[in-house]
Amino acid sequence: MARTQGSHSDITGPRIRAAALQLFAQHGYAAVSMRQIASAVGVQAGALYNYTPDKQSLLFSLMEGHMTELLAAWRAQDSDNRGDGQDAAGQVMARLEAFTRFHIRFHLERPDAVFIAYMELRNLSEENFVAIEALRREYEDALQSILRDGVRLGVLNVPDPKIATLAVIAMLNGVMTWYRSGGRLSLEEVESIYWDMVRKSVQA
Amino acid sequence: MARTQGSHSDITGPRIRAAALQLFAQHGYAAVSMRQIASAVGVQAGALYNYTPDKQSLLFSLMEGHMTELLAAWRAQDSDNRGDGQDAAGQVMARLEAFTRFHIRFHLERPDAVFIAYMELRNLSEENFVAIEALRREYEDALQSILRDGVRLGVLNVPDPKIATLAVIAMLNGVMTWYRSGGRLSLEEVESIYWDMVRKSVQA
DNA sequence: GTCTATAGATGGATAGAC
DNA sequence: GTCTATCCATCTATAGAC
Repeated sequence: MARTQGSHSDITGPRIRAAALQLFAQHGYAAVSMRQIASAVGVQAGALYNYTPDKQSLLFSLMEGHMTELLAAWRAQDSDNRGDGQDAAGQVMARLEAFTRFHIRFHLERPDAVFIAYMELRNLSEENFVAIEALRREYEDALQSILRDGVRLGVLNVPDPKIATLAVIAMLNGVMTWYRSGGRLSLEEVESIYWDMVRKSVQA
Repeated sequence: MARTQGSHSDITGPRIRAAALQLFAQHGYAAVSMRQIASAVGVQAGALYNYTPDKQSLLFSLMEGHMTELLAAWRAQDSDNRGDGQDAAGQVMARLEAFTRFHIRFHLERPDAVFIAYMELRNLSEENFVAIEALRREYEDALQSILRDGVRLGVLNVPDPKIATLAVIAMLNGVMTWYRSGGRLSLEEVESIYWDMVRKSVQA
């Protein structure tokens, strides 16, 4: 199906984003050329500039979109999980388990975006870096507030809530390095294994 | 001190490696040019090729050197820590604590090498990638064997030793993302905080 | 062992036709 | 909105003088 000159599509924009996401994740931002992205989409390099002012903006847009989506998804789920009749201590543990399972599931569903979001920070311009870091901080704060609540209620015991937050997220992120769907363990099993370790690592 | 033509130094090789290490860590392998490395050393780009056949070999050499050094350092320390008169269960916990503290200390002392060793895997040629992965596997096996011993002796309880190994290493690697010497916490305090979480996360 | 110079390829981004 | 064509910068790697 040869592509004729002047043909176009309303979804070229999303297709460019999808191709860039995959290529940046696989080879790294600096190693991917605009020509490669265009080739994956089936257009010429010049056409990309109808959708992004430059390569840097494309990277930033992908990372910002991912982080915004992550935050929105967690907030939607967390508000659903509140006020379900448990006592305060039970609710903290429920929220912590929900966070653990949410984080694993959300990240495993978007391996390319996750990979980029923490591998390509150094390729962001300074102002773009600041914006992404602020979003990341917001997400970390979500977990940190759960841990603080747990400590206050005496159901959790962590030496330092900030470090515990980063340690838990780092542990959960580790799942990205080895999990492949269709492997030995189901997603449910993986979630449970990590929840077991997270729970024990912060419990009183 | 202008550099005159024909001048040279026996330590140009190590200086090239040091400059490449720093630049690769800061900007990424693909984003760093041979000219940048040469400039940091104070030579012209052509001179680099007296020390490395090409850019790829330079990257591989840095990563291989780091992984080899890591393995050798752990093995030296682990053999020192054996047979010190404790019972088997106590010795497993001592080895696990030693691994935790060793990993944090070794990695925090070499942030650039660590960063490269797991960020630039995708920029290795296929055969170089296989070689580095084998070294990484060897290191993971060192921790995994400790966990297996602990499970066998009933002093540890992990749902899956392989996953627990990767989860613990991922958690410990997280320290790289935030620790800065001279900050709020001393290295000793950081080690203790992480050891507390590691111990609890795998204990029976 | 380092230099200068350059070959040869590839990069980001733009101009103008259709 | 996409194309072709191109500008100009930059890259890796090599050749040959000193």
